Amino acid sequence: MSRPLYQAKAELFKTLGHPVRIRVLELLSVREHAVSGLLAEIGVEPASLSQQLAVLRRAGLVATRKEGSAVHYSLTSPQVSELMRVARSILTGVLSEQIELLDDLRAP
Amino acid sequence: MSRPLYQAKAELFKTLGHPVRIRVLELLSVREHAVSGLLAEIGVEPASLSQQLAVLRRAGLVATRKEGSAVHYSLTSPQVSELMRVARSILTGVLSEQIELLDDLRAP
DNA sequence: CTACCAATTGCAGACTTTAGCAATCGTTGA
DNA sequence: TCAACGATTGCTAAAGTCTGCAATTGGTAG
Repeated sequence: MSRPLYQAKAELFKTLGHPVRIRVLELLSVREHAVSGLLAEIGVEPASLSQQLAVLRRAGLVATRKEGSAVHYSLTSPQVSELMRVARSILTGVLSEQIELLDDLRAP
Repeated sequence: MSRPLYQAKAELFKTLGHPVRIRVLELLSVREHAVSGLLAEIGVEPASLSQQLAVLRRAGLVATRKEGSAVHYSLTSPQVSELMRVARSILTGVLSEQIELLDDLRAP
């Protein structure tokens, strides 16, 4: 292995650390989507979306399929959905703890 | 909820997107560690480690326990280990696909 | 061929993150 | 009280990331 695993992991997570990229991956978790579809759901500039899709492509997380002038994106690994699921469950835990803390401060 | 979930997720992943923070979380996945112990394992400047620990604290992923002049860190959620596990498994998938691609290029 | 649409690329400026150094805080032991 | 140690914070220069705009590619239709 050329690079230590923890560095590859950090890069993987860095790839996931952007709201548009998260939304894309969540949409692709459901099913394949064309760029035009992603664009309609997410509502950012086409150029911005392309940039973020390029990041996901470089990381090897998504694959493309051309159909006429449309490009369809899909996940390369179903485990990405699993990652999203675990992340959500961590968040609900962490956020509820933070809410408890706030409540404790509020209640004398 | 004040902020959409996908943004909170992106921030969670951003928090994980740093090699030192990954190493810390992997060490804490095994058991609680004192800062001095983390320092010995990871081998960065104390100030740098403190910075990264502060990031993890702010994100609510780790908790501290003081014992004399030493500070012990632990995970707030065991699911973080799960996240690391899934990430590793995605990486082995993605990396092996990239290696196959290289092989295909090499083989005529 | 020409015009058009979908998608991508290149680039400049604003913004964010990081590393390293010096300074600080809190605890322990002389 | 003072020095020493573990841990943290503040600060700044350097590196990296993001946004929006303009330009470009490739495919489709008139």
